[in-house]
Amino acid sequence: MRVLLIEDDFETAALLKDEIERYYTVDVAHNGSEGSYLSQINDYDAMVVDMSLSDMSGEEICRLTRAAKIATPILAMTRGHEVTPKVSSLDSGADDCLSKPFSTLELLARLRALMRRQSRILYSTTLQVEDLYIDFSCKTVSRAGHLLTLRRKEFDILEYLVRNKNRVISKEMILDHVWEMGIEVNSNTIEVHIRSLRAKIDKDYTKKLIKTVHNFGYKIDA
Amino acid sequence: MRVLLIEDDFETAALLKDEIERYYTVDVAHNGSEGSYLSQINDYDAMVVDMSLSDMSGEEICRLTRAAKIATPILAMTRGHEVTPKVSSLDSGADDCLSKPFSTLELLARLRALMRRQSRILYSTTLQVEDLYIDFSCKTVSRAGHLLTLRRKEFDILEYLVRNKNRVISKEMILDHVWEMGIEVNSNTIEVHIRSLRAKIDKDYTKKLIKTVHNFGYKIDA
DNA sequence: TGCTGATTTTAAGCTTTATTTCATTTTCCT
DNA sequence: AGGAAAATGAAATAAAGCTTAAAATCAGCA
Repeated sequence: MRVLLIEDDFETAALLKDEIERYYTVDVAHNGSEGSYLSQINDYDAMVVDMSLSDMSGEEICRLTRAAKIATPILAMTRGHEVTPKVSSLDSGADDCLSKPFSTLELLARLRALMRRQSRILYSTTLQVEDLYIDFSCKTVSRAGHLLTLRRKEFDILEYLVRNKNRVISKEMILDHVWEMGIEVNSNTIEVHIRSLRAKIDKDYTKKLIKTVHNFGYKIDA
Repeated sequence: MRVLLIEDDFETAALLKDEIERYYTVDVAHNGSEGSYLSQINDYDAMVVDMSLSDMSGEEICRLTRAAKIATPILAMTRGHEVTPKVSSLDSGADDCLSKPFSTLELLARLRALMRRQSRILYSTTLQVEDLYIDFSCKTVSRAGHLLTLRRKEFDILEYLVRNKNRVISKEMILDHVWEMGIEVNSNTIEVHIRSLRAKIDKDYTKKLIKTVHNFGYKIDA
């Protein structure tokens, strides 16, 4: 799960990041335009947005995000306990709203709730390509009827490739999506994960699902 | 099982909370707007709502909840024995109605009934996996015919896992369902509870019910 | 209110499993 | 053929989970 945090106060941002990071992968933007940009180029599972930023209002970020047809749940942070900012943030497209000061516990609880609500609608419990099935509720994968046990990274990479079947996915993209932003692993790491994935889902079958596109990345054909 | 109690009289709220807490996890809201808000943010198995709140009528809460397409069963508490408040609460979306004063036994009985009615399969009074039987009404568990004594947290975790058998349940999810909102415990706490649960239900049997799915959570297979 | 036993949580060390890196070989493309 | 990219196998590192004991908290009762 990846969360985008938009907060221009550096100290608060660092604090919140630490907290959220204990459960999810976090990217931080220290101003509205950077945040808005990140929200459009990356695929987040939730956003936590300070409503009182200096360069752009939080409401504007919400509106821009929704205008771009991005349904990522947004948790708005407002100041004080008045009703007006709450209403205006919800009106501009936020899904939930939290007034400062708040406990990080509450923040995390609401984030969890938001993502839970979202996932129920967005994700079906299974995905399929050819004779390969991914079951998210069981966290299992089967090929030709045989159940396979994947490790976490293998599972995440496979899910990403399958969701983007017929498209070439570069190693950078895999890194961006599956690993936390800013984490440094050499590109061979992904090659190694792909190898172990292949050993499980492709080794015993003539029809290979994961194709290497030299110089570009990997691809799964439907 | 998580129940939301909305009651603005602090003393009554504390009393009812204690009672309900003996069987379920309880969140309390001391006014209508907070309650309505929580009902939309969290995923409760039932709500107990005082119809005569100061800031917002109970009927309004029911209507708001239903308008948000939330089907959580609502038990309305009305004052006195007149028919009008009963009718109006049921009309606004409550599923059952209880007039004050009432015995806590009756409250609990009705709560059980409501949750059971919600889905016959999901909320029946007993559940079974392999040779393990759980009886919710008397909070007992038996394996291979032997009665076991589980502690509260063990029971709640087991219940949650069994209700979701065949699905992998993350520690996060367990935390969300078994602990009340705003409580922070580290993930090791769950590992410890799982361990004591296993000592009771799995230790003496070859067929282990609770499986660890590394990096994803725990699972009980049917 | 303070005591007692039971339950729940935390902490620390240990075990198992997953992930990353490294050194090397193979494959691909011009 | 030669250089870059990808694949491979093994080893090193890191993370997740388990276990045990001890500390903290809670509930019931004098």
